[in-house]
Parts: sequence; C-alpha cells; structure tokens
Amino acid sequence: MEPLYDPAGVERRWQETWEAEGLYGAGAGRRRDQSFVICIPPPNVTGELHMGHALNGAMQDVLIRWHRMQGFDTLWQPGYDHAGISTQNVVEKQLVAEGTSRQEVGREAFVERTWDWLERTGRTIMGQYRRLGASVDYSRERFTMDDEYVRSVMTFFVRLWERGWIYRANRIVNWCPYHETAISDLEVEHVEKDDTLYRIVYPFAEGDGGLTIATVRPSTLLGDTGVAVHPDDPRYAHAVGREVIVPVVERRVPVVADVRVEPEFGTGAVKVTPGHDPMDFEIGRDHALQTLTVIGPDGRMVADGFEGLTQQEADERILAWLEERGRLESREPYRHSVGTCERCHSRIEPLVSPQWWCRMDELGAPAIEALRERRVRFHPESQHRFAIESLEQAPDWCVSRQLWWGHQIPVWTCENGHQVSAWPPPEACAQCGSGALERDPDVLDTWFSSALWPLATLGWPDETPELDRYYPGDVNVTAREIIRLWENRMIFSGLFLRGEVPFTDVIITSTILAADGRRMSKSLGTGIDPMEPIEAHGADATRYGLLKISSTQDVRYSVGAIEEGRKLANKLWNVARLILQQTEGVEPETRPSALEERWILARLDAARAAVEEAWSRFDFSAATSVLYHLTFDDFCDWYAEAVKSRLYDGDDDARSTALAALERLLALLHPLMPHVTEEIWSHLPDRRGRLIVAAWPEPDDAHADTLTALDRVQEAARVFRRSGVRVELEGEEEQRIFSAVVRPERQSAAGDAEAERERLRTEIGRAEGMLANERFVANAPAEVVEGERAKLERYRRELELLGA
RNA sequence: GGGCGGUUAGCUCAGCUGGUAGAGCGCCUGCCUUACACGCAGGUGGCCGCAGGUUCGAGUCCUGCACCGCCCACCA
Repeated sequence: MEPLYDPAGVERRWQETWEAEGLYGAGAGRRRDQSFVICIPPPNVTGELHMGHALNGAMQDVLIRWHRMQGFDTLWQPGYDHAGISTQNVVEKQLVAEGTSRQEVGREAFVERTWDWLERTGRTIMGQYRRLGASVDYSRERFTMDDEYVRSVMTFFVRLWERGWIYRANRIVNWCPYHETAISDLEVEHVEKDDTLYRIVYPFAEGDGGLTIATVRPSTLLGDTGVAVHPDDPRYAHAVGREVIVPVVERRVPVVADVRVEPEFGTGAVKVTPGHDPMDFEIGRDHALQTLTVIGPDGRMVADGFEGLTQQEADERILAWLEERGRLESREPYRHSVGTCERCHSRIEPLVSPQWWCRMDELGAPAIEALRERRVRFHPESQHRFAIESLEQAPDWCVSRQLWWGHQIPVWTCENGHQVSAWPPPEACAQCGSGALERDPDVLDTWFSSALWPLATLGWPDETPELDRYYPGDVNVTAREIIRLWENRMIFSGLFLRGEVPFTDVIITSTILAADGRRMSKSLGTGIDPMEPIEAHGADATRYGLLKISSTQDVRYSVGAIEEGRKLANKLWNVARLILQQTEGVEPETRPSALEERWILARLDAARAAVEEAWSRFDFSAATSVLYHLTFDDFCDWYAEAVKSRLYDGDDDARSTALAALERLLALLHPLMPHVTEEIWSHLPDRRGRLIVAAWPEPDDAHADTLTALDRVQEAARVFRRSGVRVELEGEEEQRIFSAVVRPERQSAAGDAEAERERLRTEIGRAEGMLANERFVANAPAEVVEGERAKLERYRRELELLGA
C-alpha cells in the first residue's frame, strides 16, 4: 500500500470485479425477504452524462448500497428512453447536413436510419454510470422501444381506450413548425424576445371611425374573425355589436365583449384570430366566431393570395398596405416572451389541428388521493404540495405527436370509418368486419411510454415473477421540472394498471449550477462533464463532493467539495495502512480493553445512527458531514493517535479491536465511497466476501457510556495547546491518552497563556451576566440554566489552572 | 400576474421543535511527530439583507420592505 491513494486504477478494477461477480445484479447478497427498488430515470439514448445525472446517480447508489448491505433484495433498474422528438431532431439534422431531408427519405427509411445510428452511437450513459461506481443491474437494461416495451405501451393505450378516456379533438395546440408536430405546454420554453407592437385601425363597416387594435403579428390579421373589447370598458361600449372591417382582406367581422380582454393593455381592443392564438380560440368558440387557418404546418402562409410567403414577408406586405392607406397608427419596440420548442428553439405556432387526447379527471383522481394520503411522499415537502396542485390542475393530456420516431398509435380506421384500438393489431374492424384497416400515422408522446417505466421494465402486462417481486418499488430520484411530465404520470399509471403506487418516496434533487451561479449549459459553455472530476479526483471523491453540496435548493458546483472527498479517501487509506502494518496475523475481533477502544466503538455506533437517520430523511449532505468528522476527528485524530503506541507495543486487544473498528468504519463509508473502502477491505486478513455485500453494522450501545469520556481530555488538550498550561486529569487512562495524543514533551511553542486567560474572563463575564439576570434564571428551562452554571464552573476552574 | 425558495466568516454552505453563531476551502503561525505535508496543532475572520414586533432570551417565530434566483401563466 503506497502512502498516496491513487483512485484511477483501483476504481476501474472494482467496477469490473463487482459487475463480473454478479454483485450488481438484482438480489445480490440478499439476506431478507424485503425488496428495495429504484428505477433509474431513463436518460435519452442519445444523451451523455451531466452533473444532474451524476448527482442523482450518487444518491440512488448510496441508497441501493446501503440497503444491499442491510440484506434487502435490491434492484436498481437501468435503461434508456427513446426520447421521440429529441432523437428525431438529431437524425433530421444529420439528414439536412447530408443535403437531404426526412421527407425525402421517407418514414420507413428514416426510422431504420435512426435505429442504425443508435446502434452505433447511442447508449453511452450506462458506461458513464459504471465509471461513477453506480451499482446498477446492467444486465437488466431496457429501452422504451424494445419489442416487449412496445407491447406494454400499446396495451396501456388500449386499456385507456376501452375506458373511453381517449378521444380525438380539433383544438388549438402548440405546433412546432420545424418538427411539424404538436407539443405539450410542458415542452414549450418561454424566452424573452424583442418585437414591434403595431397599432392598426379597423374601420367600422357602417358609419365613420373605427377601432385601433395592437398586435405584434400583422400577418395573422388575415385570419381575424372578430374584434373583442372588455364588457365594462366605457371607451368601447358604443362599439359592441357593431362590425368592423379587417384590413387587406376587407372582411366584415363583429365586435364582441369578453372579460378575457385586458383593458389596460394596448388599446383595450384586441383582434381575434381563433385559428392562431390560444386565447382567441376560446373567445372565438364562446362567441361562435369562425376559425380560419392562414398559416400552414410549416409556418408559411396559406391565406389566399399569400400562399407560400413567410410570415415576415406577409407582415411587410400587410404593413405596406396599411401605411399606404394611413391605417398604421404607430409602431413601437416591444419586449415580450414567446413560446419556443425546447428542442429546436423554433417559435411555437399555435395551430388548430386534430389530436388524440387522454381525459385526466378519472385517471388523475386516485393519484391525487394517494398523494393526499401520503402513500407517495415528495421531498422536500414544498414539492409535495406542488405535485398535488399540478395533478389537480392537469388539463387533458395531448398524447399524439406528428413524429416518425416513437410508438405509433394503435388506432385503426376501416373503410367505413369505424375506429378500433387493439393490440396485437386487429385483423378486421370490430364493428363491420372489414379487413381494410388503416393505422393512424401519429406516434405517442414520449412521456406516455415513460409513464410505464416502473411497470414495463418488469414485464407488465405479463404476470412475471419480477413484477410480483419488485413492484411496487420504493424510491424515485429526479429533477423538479420532471414532476409533472414523469413522476405524476407514473403514479396515476401505476394506480390505474396495477392498483398500487410505483414508489413511496420521490426525491427532488438540487439543480447544480455552475460555480458562478449560472445554469450549466452547453450553449453558455458553463457545463462541466462529470467525467472530468472523476478522472482528476476519483469517483469516490466526486460522489462525496456532489452529495456534500446537495441540498433542497439549487446549489453551485464546487471543486473544493470534491477535493475534500479526495482527501477523505486518502486519509482513510492511510489510517488503514497504519492499522494493517501493525496487525499482521491478527484477526479482527472486538476486544476493547482500553478507554479509547470503548470510546471509538461508541462513536462508530453514534455515527451509524446519525447516518441512518440522515439517509432515511434523504439528507445526503448531513450524512456526508457525519462521516467526514467521524473519520478525521474521531477515528484518526483521537482514536488512532491514542492507540498507536499500543499497536506498536503489540497489545493484542488493541490490534484485534483496531481491525474490528476499521471494518465498521469501512462499512459505514462504503455506500458513499465504495471503491476505496472495498480496496482496503480486500487487504484485511482472511477476506471471505466483498464489502459491497457485507453486513451493515448492527446497533451496538455496549459502550455508549463512554461517548463523553474524552471530553475532558479534549478540553485539556485545547487548553494545553493554546496556553502551554497542563491541566490535571483524573484517571490513569485519561492521562495516558492525553500524553499519547498531545505529546506535551514535544510542545515547541510556549503558548499564549495570557490570551487564553483573557478569553476565559470574557466567557466568565458573559455567563455571570446571564445568571445574574433573575428573569433568565426564573423563566428559562432548568437544564439551560444548569448548563450555563456548569460552563461557568468549568471556565473558572480552567482560569484557576492558568494561574489567574 | 401568480407560486416557491434564498439573503449567515473572503468563498461555498450547515444551523431540527427559540438558549447566546459552525464546517470545508482560503489566509496567518508553528511543526518533515516512524499512517498520511492530499498531513498535524493553533489562530485570524461574522451589527446572521433592512426595519419593526413577540419573548427573560430571536439566524431561529410574526409583520412589512429591499434585492437575487427558480417554476408556472392565454396579456394581443
């Protein structure tokens, strides 16, 4: 064992060994019947590991390893998401770069090409999880486009169809003109944009004058079928019920009154374009206005006389028309937020189109109930409330996408117009028997299949042994923005299909920001590849650092925290060297004969309890801190220093117990820093098994009475080191430990006794002041007052020793 | 426009049900003490965002304010 711990070779070796020996597999090392299950949030097949993955991977691995050591039948289920729009986007861009296009190659070839590409370059993340030391059951990797998985998705859809919860409706949706598909509200990203606000006069059809409306999109006026004002707006009371003429197209449209109009904004009169604006769509519907489509699926104009023009070209033509006639009252700069596609950043085009919808009322209700009853708990608590609210307010789910990469919707229409949904694909129409069936070309929303992840990965809808054993699972770890997209949908899907929630706890992780507080993003150049710190400092150090900074709020990335982890690994490595060098031929055995031995056993048990408590609360940061101080302060600086000379002297009790104590320390640290602990473990004498499946330390309060035994020694050490004054200690053992740890004969500097006296005088003054306050003595709890008296006593005693 | 969170040592952050401020890093001073200089010991450093209130006592509870984030939202 070299003095400097080098994680590079060690970590890879253990990662390969654990996996090769089947210790990552479901059920490895199980010693009890209970299961503990986590499904990895399936990353995009095309993606790479980022800090968020590394953090949530570290959290999940700590929980999995901890439960595995406790003997649970653990399963950490891995896999990938096909990520419909995202993957299609990547492949489409490749085609464009090659001078062709999706449309040109056709659907079948496009899908084939996507598969080819994934075979070659997809699925990189699981390799990176391996490098993190994530003890995932890699042999069970699933993909949402696997045949078996497809069958689950199709069955889910058919079940919903049979309940009558799937319907088709022509509504206004968020349309991405680049991908030419509908996307959900949740996939729209709002960004600030500088635009121009135009004020345009719409003359009354009868009589003089007109209404001035404000718009940033003149081209949409081609689709105007009304003008709306607020019913209580006195400025326009005279106009309601009359008609105005839409410029350019010279169409007569009614002026309607609607409360959705904001009188304060613009001119207080709004043009109504039901075909291209969500609010206008509703106003139009409620006032029986016509819906005209003037912009096509590709974002270009389809209005008469404007066919094929871009919107900007149409804008210019319309503005010129208006200016010629003096109908353009003004133009002013205007900054507002516009919806963009989160994948390609195209400006979203609200369009009316026929889509498949899933009713949410009956589907969502059991999930809301489960959350209220806390059968599923989100952590932190604020996210629990958010999850409930999101479900309560969830609009019907648009499940169709006009993409090619994904699960094609299992709905067929026969020649007589009957629709049937079934899986496997039906031979004939259920109503008329016709065999001429045509399948709906749309695919399902990616999240539709993700919703099934905890079930489909275990073989649902088949009654597999795995499903029986591992469903429902226990914990899910993910980011905040995924709650509505994924978490809630897994919950209602699990309840609908299986009658049970898929897990009991959802951990919402921090977003890791760059060190300067900005988001980590590729485009900003602020992203840091987790493989960097892993290569530089080790996976153990990286896990430690990420968990140390983790919190319930957003956190800034910190190399310092990772370096701290590296130091901890090195410290552990060296104290193990100390013990191992002095214990050749010795068996680990708990035989405490001296105070420092009983004390460290008590400290180890106290830390065990504290760590269990923190991990149970999913407070990974607190657990990290406990383990750090246990190792550095208790184990190395006090216990090891105190026992060192006895090890050198060949004290058998000291040697056996040192090995036993080291074993416990390694076990406690293993879930957090698996590699260095397993490596040291392998150097312990007569290793039969691996630490990864070794038993988690049992509670042991045999020496709890010694927990405070070193307090006096430590205080005496502080006084001596500060002042050079030696405090008399009662007890032979205490004196021995003091000498062994402090080694007063080596004290070089004399210490500043006067400074120490001054500090004590200040403390005494403060304590006396408090105790002189009769209201404090009367009202404060007895133990607080008592504590203050005790402190005062101690300060006075120490001052006396310093020869005040 | 709603909702949530934050503001504590130079930096990054802990501080649970109120008891008189902590950690790591940084900086300064000693130490190459036969496990570790990726170490040991000691030290410097804080009107706990601002203003009120409750209390014997307030980073900790209440009210208001000021900044800073994040999420959500149909203001043309």
